[in-house]
Amino acid sequence: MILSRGAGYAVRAMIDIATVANGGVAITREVATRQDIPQVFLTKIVQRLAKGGLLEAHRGAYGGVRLARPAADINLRQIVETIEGPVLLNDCLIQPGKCPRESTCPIYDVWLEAEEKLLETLENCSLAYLAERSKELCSKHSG
Amino acid sequence: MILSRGAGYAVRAMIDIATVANGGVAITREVATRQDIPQVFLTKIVQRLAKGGLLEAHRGAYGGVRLARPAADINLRQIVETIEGPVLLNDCLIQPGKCPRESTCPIYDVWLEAEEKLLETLENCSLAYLAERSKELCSKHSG
DNA sequence: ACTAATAAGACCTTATTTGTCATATTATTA
DNA sequence: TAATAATATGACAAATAAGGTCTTATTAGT
Ligand code: SF4
Ligand code: SF4
Repeated sequence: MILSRGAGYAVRAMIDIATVANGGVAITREVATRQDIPQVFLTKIVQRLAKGGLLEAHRGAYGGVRLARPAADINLRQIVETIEGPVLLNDCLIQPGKCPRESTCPIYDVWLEAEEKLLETLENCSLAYLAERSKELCSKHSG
Repeated sequence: MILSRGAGYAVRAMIDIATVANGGVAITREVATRQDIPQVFLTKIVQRLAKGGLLEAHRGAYGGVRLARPAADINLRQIVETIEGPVLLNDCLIQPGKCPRESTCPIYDVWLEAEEKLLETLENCSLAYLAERSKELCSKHSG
């Protein structure tokens, strides 16, 4: 499997925060309960998301986390890469010149293209869309 | 990184076999030397490729491995999946219904689309193309 | 029989992921 | 200032997977 569990948790948490506490503050522990994510693990993920500039965290009473920017300005690629680091199909895509075979390697370009297609799809998916769609699906499912 | 080293070795080995021993038989140990792949590890990879129906292996003196079908009928996705198993962006893509949240999950479709784009690119890349391109690049580089 | 090759599987080492625990820090409120 | 409610941080542990080695069996040609 390509994505780590942490990345999946991160996306679900971001959607939860965007959906439930629209513009407001969410409490990590409650997100964990709602989304059925191991609590302490989620705090780690939230920390990374905060460090990565996707969330703002405030400590102390009445603290919590909120989106650092509008949901429309956050996309799936950003969330995934904040948790996983750069998504690379193969080593050589980190930096040209790393692999000694590169100049005669017929695969390099194919990896590159495949990776670009993948990332493009994730990039075109905004958190705003996901949150909206989540609401739709939930109301359809319960109604 | 998404691809395991084994998958990269597998692709390079397949190109080597397709290029050097066109239609004929290649010896695993020599492939390993040429491609700078740990020998014993490559035998494992070759075994998996043979089990997966991409290579034919013949034991005994004057044995070796050869492509089980024409290089044009082998594509990059097949090679990668023979080594890695199915390439899945997320757990839930293995079998619909596995994740209890699926019916209200807004992400499922996005994972699916991203995965399809990735696999499509690999599918469109045949071993014949890779072998051809490899020859081109090598002669260009040495000439 | 001898030799050259793959097949198979046990095994080991290391790295990563997933997760827990304990403790520190910060901000609010009374 | 003390109590409380929240995140921050870092050490740690367990589970899993990746990368690689070693040994032995099997097969086929000479
Ligand atoms: S051999 Fe080609 S695909 Fe493999 S690491 Fe080097 S450049 Fe990349
Ligand atoms: S929550 Fe959605 S994306 Fe995550 S495993 Fe379930 S269906 Fe898949």
